[in-house]
Amino acid sequence: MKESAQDRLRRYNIKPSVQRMAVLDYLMTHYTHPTADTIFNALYPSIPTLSKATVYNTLNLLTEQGVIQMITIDEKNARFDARETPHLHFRCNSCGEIFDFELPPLQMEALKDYDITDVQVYCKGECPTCQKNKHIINN
Amino acid sequence: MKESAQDRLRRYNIKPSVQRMAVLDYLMTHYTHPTADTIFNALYPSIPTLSKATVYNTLNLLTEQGVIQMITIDEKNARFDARETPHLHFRCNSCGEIFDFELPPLQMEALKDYDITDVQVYCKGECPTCQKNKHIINN
DNA sequence: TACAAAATTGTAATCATTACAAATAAAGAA
DNA sequence: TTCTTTATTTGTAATGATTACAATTTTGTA
Repeated sequence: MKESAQDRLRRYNIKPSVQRMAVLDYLMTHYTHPTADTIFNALYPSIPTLSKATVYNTLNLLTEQGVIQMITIDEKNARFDARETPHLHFRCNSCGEIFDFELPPLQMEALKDYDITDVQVYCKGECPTCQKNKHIINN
Repeated sequence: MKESAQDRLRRYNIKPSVQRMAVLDYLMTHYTHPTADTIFNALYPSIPTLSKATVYNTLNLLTEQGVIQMITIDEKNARFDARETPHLHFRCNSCGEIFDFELPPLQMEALKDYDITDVQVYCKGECPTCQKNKHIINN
């Protein structure tokens, strides 16, 4: 049985308001690394009073508390990820899609005196599909 | 004998204009992960006709051509790094400083079909100095 | 010297994100 | 319940890094 957004918020001692549950639930059911704007547009129809400021507030709160991750692999805007298992991100420079991969264990003795709360691994390049389609003229 | 900014530009087949040499030279003599703004302010006194647009143009060109790396560990603004050896970045959430560390080799068989042109590893947390200073009241 | 291409410049525009004050909702006490 | 306090949400204006773009300058070459 999968944990609900509400339970996850409770686990982090965050009051589960309607808005917070909606944002987190969206991330827990869409592992597509959405932007704040994408989340807002997805939730707006069902919560017509929702404000974009609330989406930003919530995403920042969840990121600060470690409930979700903010991903800065895209220079244009932040993306968000509710996955709890360590993983790395690959972004295709052609199609822009972001792929998840298992994260190989990192040995970092050099950082033993550093209190590490977050590790992000970003790979960039071209995905197999775009490599194959290279000969096709893209507009 | 260390390679000059001019030679490095030539190595990448980029025309070594005064502005480009100045930007790259700054990065090759200041491994401090500066922002575009920091670079502009540092160069402006000696090149009074320099435009901030040129700094951005140059940084984008150098990043696209793989001469330097753009680092997005700081959510606010991009930082730039001319180091050529693989390394990881640690950002202290208290003092904001960015530290370089040797990058342990990453085994990524899962990505063998992906054409990887860039790998970035970002660690965030608290540096030893800030850990020690925790008891001091910060304003 | 003259022409074409490339690079630089200044400034306006963009646009994601934040600031902030007002409005609303929730929680607690009496 | 009703009053009071606190937390959350909302709408909108402001911020600020980055980009767009047209004009200007520089460079390369004939």
